[in-house]
This record gives sequence, C-alpha cells and structure tokens, in this order.
Amino acid sequence: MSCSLIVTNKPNLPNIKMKLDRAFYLRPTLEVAGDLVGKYLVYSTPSGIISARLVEVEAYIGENDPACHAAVGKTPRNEIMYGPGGFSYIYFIYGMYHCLNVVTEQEGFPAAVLIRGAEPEEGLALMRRNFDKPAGNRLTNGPGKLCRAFGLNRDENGLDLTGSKLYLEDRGYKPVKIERSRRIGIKKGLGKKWRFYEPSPFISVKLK
DNA sequence: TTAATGATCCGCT
DNA sequence: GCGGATCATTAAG
Repeated sequence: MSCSLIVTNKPNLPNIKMKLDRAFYLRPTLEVAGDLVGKYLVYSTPSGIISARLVEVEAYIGENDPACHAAVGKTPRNEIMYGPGGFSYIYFIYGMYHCLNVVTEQEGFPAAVLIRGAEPEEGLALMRRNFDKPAGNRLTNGPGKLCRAFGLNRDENGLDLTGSKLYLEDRGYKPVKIERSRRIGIKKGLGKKWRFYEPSPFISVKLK
C-alpha cells in the first residue's frame, strides 16, 4: 500500500474570516501580490463552498510590462484589467485551460495578479468532481489546474471580488516565508522577479 | 521534449 | 472576413 498523505504547512488559525475589500486591491500590484500569499480564495457554488490558501502568485503590471496581456493595448479580452481593482480576470489559453487573475490598481491602469497555486481547504470532494478525470492529490498546483478544480471559466470573468460568489479572505494565516523569482511560462519580461510564493507542495514548479 | 487544442489578434484582402 | 502566429499550461513519453 502506498501513502498518499501530503505534508503541508499547518495553519493554526485564530477564528477570523475577513473578506478583502476594494481598498486592498486598489494598491500597487506588487504590494497586493505579496499580500495575497496566505490569503484564502473562496468560491461559493450551489453545491457548496470551495476554498484554498494561496501559495503562489505572479504580478503583471501595465502596458510597459511585455509579459502583461495589456502590453498590446486594450482589447475585448483584456479590458477588465483596465477597470478598477478587485475584479476577476479569467482567460482561456492553450486551447484547454483557464487562468484566474485578480485585477489590481485604480481604474485606467491595467494590472493583475495571476493565481498559480494554492492549498485546498474546503470542498476537496467538489474539486475532484470538477476535475472530472483521473487526478492525483494535487489539484491546485498550477493556474490551469486550479481553475479546473474550482470550476472557473470565462463565465466567471469580471466578477466583483468584493461580492459573495468569488472572493478572497484573510483568515489570519501568516506565511512562514515568502520567496520571489522570475515569472513562469513567459518569454519576455524575465528580468522582473514578480512571482511570489510560500514554499509548499502546491507550488506549480520549482526553478533550478 | 513535445503534442494537444482553440480563442485571440494582426495584417491583409 | 480569412490565414497564420501566438499563447501567463499540462501530462505523457
């Protein structure tokens, strides 16, 4: 018999749940990105609550960031990034995956934080059901997998994250350590260390 | 290392 | 409109 236990960071939480408000998202993107590590992504579905603690995010900031979708200017696809912070930006990529971003900064300045990895907290059974194919123990280590496990697609693009359907919450968890690296899966903008992560089995990739 | 798989965007007609 | 390049991924080989 094989052991399927995954050892993760063990949150010892005080009993608080505080939804992140608009002001949290309207700040500079790098600040928001760093502060998002350790926060909880919560999705309220008809079947129940799905939640996970964020361990890996990346910042994409403005039209001058060559890796940011806004580098080509405003299009129907990326226009949500041009709005005020605190909304979801979900796009379809590689013909089969979705990626979830959190829009940041004031209206008019296009920026967002990509959610790349998280440790499941509630609704693991729902995640497995959503995944809908043989899957291992890690359903939320990677932006495409995370969206699949949560059941997020373009129908959830543009949601107000200060609402009650999809939101982020401070549950009092303090990351043990936050590290920074270059961003993953891009060819331009590699000079910026705009990836933030807390060491965890649910990090998408480990760089050499 | 590479195939899978399709929306998006650009540069043309 | 149409063709082709691109793509913030993933799992299999």
